[in-house]
Amino acid sequence: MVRKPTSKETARKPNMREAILAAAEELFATNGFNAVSVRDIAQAAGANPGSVTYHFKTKDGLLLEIYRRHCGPMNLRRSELLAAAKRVRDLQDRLEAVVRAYVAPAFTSGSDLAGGGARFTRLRAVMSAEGNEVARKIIAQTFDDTSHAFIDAIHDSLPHVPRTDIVWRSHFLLGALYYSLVTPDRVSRLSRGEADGSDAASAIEQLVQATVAAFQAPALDQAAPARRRPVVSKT
Amino acid sequence: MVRKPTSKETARKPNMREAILAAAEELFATNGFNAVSVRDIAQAAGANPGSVTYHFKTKDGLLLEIYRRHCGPMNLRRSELLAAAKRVRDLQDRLEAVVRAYVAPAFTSGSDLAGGGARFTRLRAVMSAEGNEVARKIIAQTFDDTSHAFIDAIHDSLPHVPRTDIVWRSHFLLGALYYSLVTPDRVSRLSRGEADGSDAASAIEQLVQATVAAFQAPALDQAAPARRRPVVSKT
DNA sequence: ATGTGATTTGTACTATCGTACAAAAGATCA
DNA sequence: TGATCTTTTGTACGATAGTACAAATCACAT
Repeated sequence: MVRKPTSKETARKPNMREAILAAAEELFATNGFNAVSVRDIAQAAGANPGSVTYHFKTKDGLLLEIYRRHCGPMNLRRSELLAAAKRVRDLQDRLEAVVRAYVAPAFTSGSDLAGGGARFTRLRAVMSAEGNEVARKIIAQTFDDTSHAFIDAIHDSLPHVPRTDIVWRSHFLLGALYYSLVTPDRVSRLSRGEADGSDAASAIEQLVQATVAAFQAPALDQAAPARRRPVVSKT
Repeated sequence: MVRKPTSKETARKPNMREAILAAAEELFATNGFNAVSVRDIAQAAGANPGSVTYHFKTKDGLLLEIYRRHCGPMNLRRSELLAAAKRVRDLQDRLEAVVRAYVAPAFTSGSDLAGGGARFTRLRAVMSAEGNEVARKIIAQTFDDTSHAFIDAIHDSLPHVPRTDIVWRSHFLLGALYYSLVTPDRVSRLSRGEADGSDAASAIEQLVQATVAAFQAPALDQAAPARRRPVVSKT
């Protein structure tokens, strides 16, 4: 009800609304929610502070709209990739495909915006760390279904690992994923320039490889009392 | 130069300063830096807002003092545990010991305060997510040495894995560690109550187990072109 | 051209922020 | 006890926060 594209062209506006959303997304993802003022956002978007109020009513409303904009497409993309991954026959390959289906959309585009996936994922990481109420509500009711679907798919590939362990390890995966987007420069620094933490392709491959191995680790119950067998040959 | 314990007893004050530090630590770690006001901290500590200014001059100064309080002891503890871990002969066991030496102090006490390790680690996670300037400076110059020491130790146990991969995987470890402390309830929720995300012992064991396996994953270079061998038996 | 609804601007209000500072209270020792 | 130093309190100030709202401007169908 906001736009009436009844003109000859359907979309050709400067679209201040979109500019504000993009600016807010970037600023929130970089500095956190409370560190960014509405005036900061307006200035970055080349808009007037009052314009933010007009389009989104409140600052929380702006954050809410950012989530609404991304959650659908990203979950859809993940579902598609997950469905494809589940059709892989080989168990080992299927596990990797499932993990990749979870990881890839978080780094690459998750919506119509170019490269918005990484930015939005970083935003989620920051909001999660800040304990933001608005974000927590949406996350729980939007991503838990997807998370369960992935956990089930992984469990199918690893029937001998208890579901509890799968949950822990998928939690670690998300944490690693978040952190890779939050402080990619740390990877560059610690590797003394040999690795580029900002390179999405590297991050995805490294994360998939490491996580698949983590999921394949022996179950915790049998590992503690019994002596676990070596998982990698020594040469 | 602040205290003069020349009395008969050396320490028996209500010590408002400590109360402020503890309250600030808790509030910052839960809500982020900018979401917490000096007045919030003072109220939680049962102190007067002016008292915070007196002891720490500025809000940044308060954060700085929290870091100063914890960094030393936690790094010391890690160094001790790392030194002990390096003496383990068996390569597999040594790797696990090294990882445990890195993980354990982050969850348990890292200083004189009871359970302060987890709280401080969570604080670091949140500050990292918010891109806090004060925190970033201290972190880089305080923890990078320790991180390098652990990376080297892990590399010694896994000579066939390139150092770059070790860096990535240790980065994932830290991310998983942070996230486990930031949103432990997510583990409880996704496991439908079967696991307790707040249980430090479980978190440590799960994290060590998963991370050791991740470190032991084949190197990325040789994994992509060549067909990797199965790491886990199918039954 | 003109009227109408959507959008943008400018400004103002109230609340709260970090911080400063003087006065009060408490502790310590000759 | 009285002098001196440390700590706590109370209050105030300027800056900035989120938001509201009327006026100005724009887009466009008639």
